[in-house]
Order: sequence, then structure tokens, then C-alpha cells
Amino acid sequence: MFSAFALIDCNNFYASCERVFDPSLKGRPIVILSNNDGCVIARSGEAKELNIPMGIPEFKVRPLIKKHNIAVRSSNYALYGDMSSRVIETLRTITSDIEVYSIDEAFAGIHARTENELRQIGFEMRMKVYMCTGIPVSVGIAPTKTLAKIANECAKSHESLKGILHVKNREIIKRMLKATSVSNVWGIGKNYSTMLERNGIQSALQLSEMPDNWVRKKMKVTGLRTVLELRGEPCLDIEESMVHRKGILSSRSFGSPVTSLADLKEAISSFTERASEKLRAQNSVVSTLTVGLVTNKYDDPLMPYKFGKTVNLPNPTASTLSLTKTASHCVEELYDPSKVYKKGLVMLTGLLLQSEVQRDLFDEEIYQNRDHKLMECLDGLNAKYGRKTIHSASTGIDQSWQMKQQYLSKRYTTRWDELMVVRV
DNA sequence: TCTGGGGTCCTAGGACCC
DNA sequence: TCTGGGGTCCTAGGACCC
Repeated sequence: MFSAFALIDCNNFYASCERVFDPSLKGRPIVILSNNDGCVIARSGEAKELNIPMGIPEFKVRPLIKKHNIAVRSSNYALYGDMSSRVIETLRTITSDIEVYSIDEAFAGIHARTENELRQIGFEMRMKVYMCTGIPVSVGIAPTKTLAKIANECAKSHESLKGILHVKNREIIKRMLKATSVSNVWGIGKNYSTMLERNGIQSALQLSEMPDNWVRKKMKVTGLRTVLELRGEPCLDIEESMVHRKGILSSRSFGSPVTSLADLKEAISSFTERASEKLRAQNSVVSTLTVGLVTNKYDDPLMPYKFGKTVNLPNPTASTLSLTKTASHCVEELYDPSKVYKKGLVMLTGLLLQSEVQRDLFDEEIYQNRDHKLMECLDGLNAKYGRKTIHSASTGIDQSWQMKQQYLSKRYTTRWDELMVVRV
């Protein structure tokens, strides 16, 4: 029996999603902007070729966009999220051993009787996902996750490989690592690659040949794991369920600068509502809430621009009502009328499973008793009739702080009223 | 004019305990 | 001059990912 790790990665995922529903975009360069239409966060192959950098503010490439008639879209997470689940569902028909790693990537454990069959499985994944969803994917297959990541990169960048690379023996692995720069290794970020290059280490192969204790000292245990994986020794396994997150963050830049306390409270209420929905979705309660307000960090780089307040909750809860109240108090304490706010955030940490919570001896109106049923009812209605059917009045009506989404495409797969129209 | 939004893991150091 | 020794828990911050 032969086993290996496969990494399945959607090619230019956001751009590909837009293309599935708008064929006029085929062959045309596309960029997708971050929330609030701030930065470029995804590009089609054509846009990459035009040297539009990842993460660049949109206004800096506006001339280029005009010049090359580049299509621009706001992030449409309703669409991308749904397409992502369809890709995963398709993969699950091939193997159940799947770890959803991000919105556009999944690891799979694959097993076969021959080496050749492993590669066949990769082909099947690629074909089937494209047929069922219209999304092109690349597949890298290798003895460890870290090597599968690199194999995937190669599969994507070398046309002759037709979107799939299976590295099975030492020779091929060595060749691949020699051609991979250390900064492109999964787990090696900007800081480590600068440090490594200072020490004369440029390729992934060189890194894999460094002594264990040196790596351990310079890059901690996580770095050592990466190196072992490069040598073909698996340290990371497929993690099938990541159901319970350890922290929940809900934050947004405002569509336009906010100065009034009332607007801030609305915005923070709205973020709190969203965060507590996520909290209840994983059957947890929270014991620590942090509210943050952010001003423009580019105004004066020497001045503080982040202001936060953290509250430990005596009774862990998942009630939107009680969390919103606490968050509002935090805003009142943080608020400075002389400041112009750009962004707000709500962070929930110290999450506990609801079933594990210790009840407070003296508090009779704890979450389990009172708000729990109300929240259940509210979540039920929103699940049935769509998000925000019922929501807290404290989140405001006109929501002038809402983010900009000037170039949003339709939610083709999740809204009846936004279905694609086909002419006959 | 204009600069994203989520997450994870690990470690060092302080607080506190006996 | 000199100030125990061994733990645990928590938090902040740094590193990374997409």
C-alpha cells in the first residue's frame, strides 16, 4: 500500500469564481479588492502577468487598471464561500480523508496500491472538480504536507506538468528543493527568510541540510518540524475537523471615517452580533471580550493608533444582548471625540464549550436559563429566512459606517433573487 | 481622497503558589 | 557580600498562514 499527502489548491480562486458566472471575463485580467475596496487581494493569471502586486492599495494601480482594461471586483465572500464548499464536497466523493486548510486549499490523505495510482487519484480530483464546479485546481502529491505544498507550486508554474506533480523518490525531491527558494517554503515567512539568507541559506535544499540543533535554536520547534518535513519525515497529519476555534475576531474598516460615539457604538454592536453568531454556531461561550478602535496609522507613524479595552466576563455567555451591552460600555470608555476612527474590532477569547461551563452559584439569570432560548429562536429564524432577518436594534438602521463594495458581483449560488439569468 | 480580515502556534516573562 | 527552589498559569508579543 502506498500513501501520500495531496494538496489541492484552486487556481486564482476568487478570479475563477467570478469567471464561472461571467464568461465575458475569460482571458481578461481581473483583480479582486479587499473588504472596503482597499487593496488588491487576488488576481487572475493575466493580471499577475501585468505585474499588479498582491496587497497593493487600489489607488496606486488605478492607472494600470485603466490602461489594460482590467476588470475589478469587490470581494464576494458569499459566492466564494459557497463555491469553496462545492469544491470540497466534490473532493469528498474521492476521499473522505480531507482537511480544509483555507477557502481555496485542502489537504487530502490518499492511499493506493501502486505509485502510479496515487497520481491517478490526483488526475481524478482535478478533472472532477473542474467538471462539477468550473474551478481549475492544481494538485501536489508528496510524502509530507510541506513537500506537497511545494509540489503544488511547481505543478502550477510549469505548464508541461498539466496541473499535477507527484514527487515520489529522493532524486525528484532533491531537484525540486534545489529549485525552490527558501522564502517559498510553507512556514518560512519574511523574518526567517531574511535570517536564513544572512546565513547563506538560499534554497529549500540547503535548509533541509542544516543540523537539527541549529534549526531548533534559530527557528524553534515549528521551524524544526518544517525542516524534518522537507527531508520527507512527516510531522504534520491531516486534521479533519477544526470545529472549535480558539478565538473569534470580527473587524471591519469603516466605509468612511467615523467620529461620533453613536456611530461607533452601532458599528461595534454589529461586529459583536456577528462574533456571537459565530460563537453560538460552535456551541461555545466566551469569557473575555476585547473591543478595539483604530485610527489612521498612516497619519503620523509615531503616534499610537490602536486603542483597546479588554473585559473578563464573570459569567461566560454567548448572548448577543449581554455581549453587546458590555461592548458598548467599552466603546464609551475608549471614545475620544478628538479622534477620527477608521476601523473597529471585537475579539472573543477564552472560549469554552457551553457544556463545560461552571455555573455561578449566586447568579440566577445566567445565560443557560434566560437568553439561551431567545438566542436559539433568533438563530433559527435567521437560518431559515436569511442572515439579519432579525437583529439587534443597537446595530443601527442606516449604518453609514458600512464598508464600501462598489464592484460587487451577485450572490449567484445562495440567493434566489440573484440567480443567473440565461437568455434563450 | 484611497492602505483587508481572518486565524494558528510558540515562547518569554511575570504573577502567584507552596 | 548575602535574599530557596520548583512549580503552574496567564498574557503579550512574535512568528507564521491564506
